[in-house]
Amino acid sequence: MDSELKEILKGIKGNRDFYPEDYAEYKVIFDAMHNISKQFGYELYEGPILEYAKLIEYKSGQNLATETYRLLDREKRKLVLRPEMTPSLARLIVNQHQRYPKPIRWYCLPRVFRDETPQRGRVKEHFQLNADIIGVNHPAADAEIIALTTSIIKTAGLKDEEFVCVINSRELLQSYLEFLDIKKKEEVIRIIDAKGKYVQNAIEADLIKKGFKSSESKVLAQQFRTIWQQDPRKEKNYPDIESKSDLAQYLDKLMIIEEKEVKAALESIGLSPEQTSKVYDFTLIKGIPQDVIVALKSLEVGDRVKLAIENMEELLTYLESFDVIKNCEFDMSIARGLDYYTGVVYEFLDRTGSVARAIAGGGRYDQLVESFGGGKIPATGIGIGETVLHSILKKLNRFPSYKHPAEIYVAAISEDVMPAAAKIARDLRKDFSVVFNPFGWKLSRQLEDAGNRNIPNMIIIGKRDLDEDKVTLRDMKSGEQITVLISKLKEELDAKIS
RNA sequence: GCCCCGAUAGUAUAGCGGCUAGUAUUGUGGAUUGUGGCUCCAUAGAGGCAGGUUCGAAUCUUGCUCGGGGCACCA
Repeated sequence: MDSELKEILKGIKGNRDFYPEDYAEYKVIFDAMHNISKQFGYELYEGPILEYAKLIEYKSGQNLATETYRLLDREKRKLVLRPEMTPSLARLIVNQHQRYPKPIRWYCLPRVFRDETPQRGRVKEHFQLNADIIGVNHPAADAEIIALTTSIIKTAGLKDEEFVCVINSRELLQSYLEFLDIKKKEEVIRIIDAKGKYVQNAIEADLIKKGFKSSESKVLAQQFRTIWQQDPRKEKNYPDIESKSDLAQYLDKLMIIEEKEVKAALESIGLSPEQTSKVYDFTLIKGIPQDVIVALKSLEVGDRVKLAIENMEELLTYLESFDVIKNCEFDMSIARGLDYYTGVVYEFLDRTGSVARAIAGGGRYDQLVESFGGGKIPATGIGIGETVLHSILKKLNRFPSYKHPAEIYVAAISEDVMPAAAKIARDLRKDFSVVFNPFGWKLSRQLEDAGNRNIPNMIIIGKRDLDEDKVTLRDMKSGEQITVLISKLKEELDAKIS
């Protein structure tokens, strides 16, 4: 084979092929997304895969811009393959929102592209459900998006205890930092966001000191951090580290290590010891929403912070009404999207230990539309990628085994009954999924064919039966056969296929 | 962008310096003209790409490509 062609046939890195068996798995997720969005009364829209590069550059950060697929059209205009849907949605809204009564509830299942290195739960091209409520800044809108997402994740196959929605408020975080008179808010948020990493780095450094190889230390420290974060303070299944060294000691010390490292980082950017300690204590507040609200209320804070706390409390009441409170936690250390979001932010995390990445993430972005010149239009929304969810469900073995779509295989025994067989197939297709074999194959071969494809029922059409206006209906699994009048065929099949 | 592991027919694999590349399964055609999934026969199909070492490379080596995992980054 031509060598160049051979390379080409491998396909483009990080871009996927979906063979029917593969697609069937993704379809479970897609169906959940479409069905639940519809259940919630969201309207389907779509946009172009190509956008002007400037549309993305306007709002998304530099990093996103560099990892976007870029191309030029004939006029040498800079275009991109859309890396996310929100800019396109904002464009649609800016252009024509006056046509639509508010709030707008729209959803979309676009294929989006990012030219970045693939790893678990991340490829260069994926489907990402976007659901947004535009035109109200009511906390119930955020709660509804969370309820919608919860429902999609559960319908796709995860159980309540296998995922969690962690919620924070950028408003609250920022106003608290302001209350503490901290200027470098962005840097503080960045440090808080990377808390786990400080622990990991400390463990890694210590392992190297104890004589572990650098690459080994990295892996062990990573495992340790992951388990610890998913299951803090509980003693379970820590990796082999214990047998390899006296690392079991870390179990008790992780909280202390984290505190020490994070505080050092905070002080290194100029916070006073008092500020540092208040910020750190604040980030420790997390858990079930009711408890967090109580903890927040006991803090000594200013009016703006109080207002933000009240907003969180209001959100809580809607989460209760929508019956998703059991799936939610408040966590003051979640930062997300440094400059994009304006209010509540949330992300859905895996609790089964399968994938460290977020299943979905979203938040309130009240200024995005305005920044495109569209007037003050508040909005909140979520993006749910299909890859992380698929990867978790796959690991948990939740996908049903592949089934051929056809329920019925219509076999003609000889060429002379072909027209009659074709008519029967045509009629049956009004109610069923039907494979018709018009190729003049011998019956034995058609039986084998239907068997190979696991099609459960076969209708055998031959001259003998046909002379009496009958056909043979065979159950492929049991091998049982009956002859039925053509006029009774649908009735008979309805009973078998429910 | 960086680091680790990997790559042999569609799939799963064997060989690890002597290849005419083996096996299983799948595909195609047939044995079997109204009853399959068994069996038998025939047939098709492979060392990711490019270079180096060597008398000789699937095997050793370098770069690239693709796949898996991680870092950084990010939704």
